[in-house]
Amino acid sequence: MITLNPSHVKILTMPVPRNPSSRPYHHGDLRASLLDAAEALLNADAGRALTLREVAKAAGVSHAAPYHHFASLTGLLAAVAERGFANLAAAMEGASRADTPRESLMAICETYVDFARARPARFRLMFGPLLARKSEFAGLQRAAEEAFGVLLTAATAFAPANGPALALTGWSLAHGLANLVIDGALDNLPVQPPPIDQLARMMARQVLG
Amino acid sequence: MITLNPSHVKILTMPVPRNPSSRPYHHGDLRASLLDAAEALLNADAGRALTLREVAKAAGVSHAAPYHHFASLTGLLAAVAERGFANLAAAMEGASRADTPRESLMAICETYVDFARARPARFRLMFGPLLARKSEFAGLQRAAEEAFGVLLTAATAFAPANGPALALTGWSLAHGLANLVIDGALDNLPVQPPPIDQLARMMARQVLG
DNA sequence: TGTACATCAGTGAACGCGCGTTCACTGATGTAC
DNA sequence: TGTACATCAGTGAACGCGCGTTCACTGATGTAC
Repeated sequence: MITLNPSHVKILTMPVPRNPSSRPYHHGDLRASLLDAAEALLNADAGRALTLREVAKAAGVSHAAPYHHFASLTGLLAAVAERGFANLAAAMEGASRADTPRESLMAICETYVDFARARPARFRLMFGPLLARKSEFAGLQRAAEEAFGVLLTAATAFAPANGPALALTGWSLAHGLANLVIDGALDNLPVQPPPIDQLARMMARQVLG
Repeated sequence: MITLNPSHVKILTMPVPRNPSSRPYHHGDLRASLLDAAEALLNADAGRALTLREVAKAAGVSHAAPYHHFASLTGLLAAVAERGFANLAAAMEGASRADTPRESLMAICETYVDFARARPARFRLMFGPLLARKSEFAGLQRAAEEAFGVLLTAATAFAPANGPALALTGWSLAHGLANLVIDGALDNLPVQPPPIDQLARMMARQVLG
């Protein structure tokens, strides 16, 4: 037997939240929901530039609501980029746990390119105009450094005297390939390139000897 | 002694053109002027996205005028990108005339990165969303292929059995470094990188042995 | 050479649109007593 | 436990803005005769 007191009735007559997975009013964690929504939008349409209004709409709130959690659209985008770098660092960290330093470096390069290919729009955002302003966004700066740190550690393990130079070369190689692939630069080329998912390792091999 | 007939007077009393270097009415070569104006804008502010209206304004014409020369903003941007690839191909071609194939490849990489650093906004436009649609823009497609062709030729001269793979590696390397540099990814790094204008050669050396 | 006329390449007003941001507001939540 | 009240986190209307594109137009240019 269930008895209803007035507060229960009140709950039952509350307006249905727009997004069923979120609480109706004081949202709980709208900040995280907004970041999720932004990533989902990036994921759904690689060509689109994110707008505050569509992110809010996708999160099921009015377009003014985000301003309680982010100072501006730029702040929101910086938070998305920060999360992206944290994800990238984690993926690279996982790849770096290989048997040999050489294999670690190759796996990191492969992971980097896979990361970009899996979510091109997020990757572009991470390396977009915000990155040049990373000093304004401490978390973004920290996350980006952490990702580079994984590569630097692996490069130093392979070539103790030459870690930084090798890390920069590996980063350039992976970053260039990632961008060329997601931007379609390698499509319709006069030469037939090897399968894209083998390119990163092939190139890393060329550098590591 | 100069005599003025009525048509001279008419010329003299014409409204002053907004852009002194262009003819006042039937413009002569508004198409080229628009491309020049677009490049000047890209050059002046690397962060800005080009708009049809500001390009037209910079060229000294009304914002409807470009539609007599380009089907849309996209068409104009594609023409700018095409010119960019033509310039890049010419610069790489010049660099490739070195004494040895090895030196040619290193000079091409260096030139590529310098090209991006000199005009980052134009470089970003060239590899922006338009590139994935290059099949819609024959000129753009052709110019991009020509640039790659220069690199491919040099790579084949160095490694006859392995030209395409080496060209792709070199392209990735130069492209990645170029992007990292112009996007500010290498600023405030935990390691002190070598001077940027030496990086391209250093890295090419690492690949070529 | 002059004239009539079609075509070309501009103009400026107008269209509808979506944007980031601000604002006064309101209802839910948390806290002190 | 109940009550008063400050604070928090939403809402929806409104702001001004610049955008790409269209349109009817107009004056210059080029051509046929």
